[in-house]
Amino acid sequence: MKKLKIATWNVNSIRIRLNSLQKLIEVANPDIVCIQEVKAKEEDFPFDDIKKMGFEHIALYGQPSYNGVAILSKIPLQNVKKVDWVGKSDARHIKATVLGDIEINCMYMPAGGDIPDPIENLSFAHKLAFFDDMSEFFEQNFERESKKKMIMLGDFNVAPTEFDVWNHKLLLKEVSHTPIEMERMERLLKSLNFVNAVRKIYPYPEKVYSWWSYRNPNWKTNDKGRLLDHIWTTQTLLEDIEGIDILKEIRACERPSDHVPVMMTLKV
DNA sequence: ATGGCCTGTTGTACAGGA
Repeated sequence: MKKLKIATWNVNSIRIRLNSLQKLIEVANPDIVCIQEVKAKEEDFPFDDIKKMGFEHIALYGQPSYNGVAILSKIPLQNVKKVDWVGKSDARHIKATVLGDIEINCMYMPAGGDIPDPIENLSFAHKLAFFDDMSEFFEQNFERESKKKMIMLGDFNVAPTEFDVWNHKLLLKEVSHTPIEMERMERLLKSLNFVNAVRKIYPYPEKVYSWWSYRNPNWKTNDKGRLLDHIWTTQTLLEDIEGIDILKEIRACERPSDHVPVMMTLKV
């Protein structure tokens, strides 16, 4: 029995997070790291540095300044595909297959701006449309995909339950925790009957977070966090989910990302 | 309580993050 350790991490710029990536390798030694908010175009991506860290196989959907996703892997990646939703080519989804039949989908969902109103705020409308577009796709392909080994992970930019935020009542009107976003998230989860792997290991009502704002220097003691980064699998993989690690120590690195890596150990 | 910070940009203020 072998084990595959696969992490998701919003790095908020890969070029200034190489020391944090090295730290992640030291403390958790993942086989695959799916990163979001790469914030670099292909020619600026630090391929050499990352390959030297042991990730010889890299799938990148990059663009300047914003967004950008990549899969960093110690094992070969097959069928690499950049995927677009709602007609935008904005570097939010890349997928690849590992070990012959496990499809990994690295996602960076739209953040949605400040105002939780799709009429007043086009970014929020885009966020809702993005979730709907994905849900419709999976709903239409459910029969075909149901036996597929699929991992869907990334920065979903939604904290979907009261146990995924430090203060449910206060945040109900804040983008990432509004009821309309929770509904969209639930529809996507149901679209392929995904397993919430993090919550398999840390069941409700335990509070679990993966993001702490830069604006609170006392993030550790105040612990005003949100769980925005998620790992889902199809039901076929349910019994193979062995563990989840929330690598909170990475938030204490020098020049940290505001998100920490979330890692799943999978029996393969 | 509506501030507080971080990153990239043919930059030096602004957009976007959440």
